[in-house]
Amino acid sequence: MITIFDELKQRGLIKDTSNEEEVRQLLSTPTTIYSGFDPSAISMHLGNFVQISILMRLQQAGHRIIAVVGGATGMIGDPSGKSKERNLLNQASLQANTNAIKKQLERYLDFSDPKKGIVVNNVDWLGKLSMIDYLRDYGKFFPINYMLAKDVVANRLESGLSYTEFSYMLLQSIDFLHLYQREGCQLQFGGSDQWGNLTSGLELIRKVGTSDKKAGVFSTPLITRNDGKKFGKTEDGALFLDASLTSPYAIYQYFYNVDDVTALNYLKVFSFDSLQILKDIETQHQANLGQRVAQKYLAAGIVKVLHGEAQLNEAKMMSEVLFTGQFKSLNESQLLSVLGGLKVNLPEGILLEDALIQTSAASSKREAREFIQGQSISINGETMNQLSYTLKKEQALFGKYVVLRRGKKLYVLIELQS
RNA sequence: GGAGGCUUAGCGAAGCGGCCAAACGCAGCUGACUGUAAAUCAGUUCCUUCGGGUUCGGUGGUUCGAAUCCACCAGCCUCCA
Repeated sequence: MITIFDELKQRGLIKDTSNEEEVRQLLSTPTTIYSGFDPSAISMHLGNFVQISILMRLQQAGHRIIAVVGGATGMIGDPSGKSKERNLLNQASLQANTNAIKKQLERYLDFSDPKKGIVVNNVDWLGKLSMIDYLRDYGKFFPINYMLAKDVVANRLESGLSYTEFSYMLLQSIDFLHLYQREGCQLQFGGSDQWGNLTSGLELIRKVGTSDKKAGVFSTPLITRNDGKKFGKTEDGALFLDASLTSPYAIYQYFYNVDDVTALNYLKVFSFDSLQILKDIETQHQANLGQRVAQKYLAAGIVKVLHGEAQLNEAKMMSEVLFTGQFKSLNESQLLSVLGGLKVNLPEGILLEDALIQTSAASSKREAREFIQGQSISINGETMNQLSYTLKKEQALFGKYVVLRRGKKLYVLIELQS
């Protein structure tokens, strides 16, 4: 039986460690470990999910986990990984984001028993801190030259960095110290862009030195794609965990489309199956090149964890139907369940050109015409290259639906309104 | 405080009075091939009522005509103090 630390390492989930032996030691018996999540958007995306999944693994391995939602730090803005000063979020959207993110964390992590794990909001302690206390109790431990030497700060000296963002590091450090003292939390981890913040927290704990209990941190590598594309990005932006922002089908397709090398790496990162099972998958994949064994397994695994079995089956069915072009054989409710998530209402008699723009399948008329003339558009499975074509109920499925396809992978279901 | 240079489409980078809606590379999109992959090949990438309209850091000017010349402003870079 390998330890959770080594398992994470073998899965390629650990980049840097404050002191590898020490962290391995700490994780060899049940302990408390935390990671933070910024409420900078209404939903977390697949990049955040890597962190969440590590918490899930740690929790399954018997550790107590703490998920910190950055209600306070979110008000400041983390300069890490950013080339420009961020705009501050207003209170209302910050509050909405914080709540939404808490909900999402609760979906994947077990907070039923505080012994297993808790979610906390750092505004609970940072919010109460007075300016003077902040400067006396914490600021004193941060030499300016130490802070300036951090990559995060150094990289921004040219382009500019406000005092506000400069202070971010201290706030995250205070978080760690707080959890260390109150919750006996000795470990923190975060993305590799967080390295500066992670180590400064460690530094603070060391200096304040209220107990001799060890503390450690580790960072996770940036997950990338083998073909150089950014992880978790589609043309429309990030892949979100919220099903209403990114459909389970879109997630399924995203992973299904990944190249071979990436798929095998991602399996280690995202799958909760043992490394032994993954090894078998790899063997099967290599033996049946072209079957996309790894991609299928990967996509199914992720959608199942993210959205559950029912959503997975639907995503699979949609993929099956869409890529064999059999949607004409579906009945109305099946059609809706397959494409309902992509439905748009348009008036009957609309010009195909305009329909493409209305559905965002094309960004301008010029482009719409280019697609039509380039045989890229199909209506209910038939290629349509007439510019003058209008969408009518007579040709629609069940008297009102038109399945519009652009290229190979972009589908829209249009419901005609008279 | 002084001297010089730079700023072109998503990015990189040509163009230096008309032939410029602007070469080329990357990236994106579409088609062919394929494994819903990669590689490769082809097309395409400001908007349009297809007449034209709006672009080359910003604002004014010179000119029949400006991305190209001039003035001012802003940002970035190098050197001197």
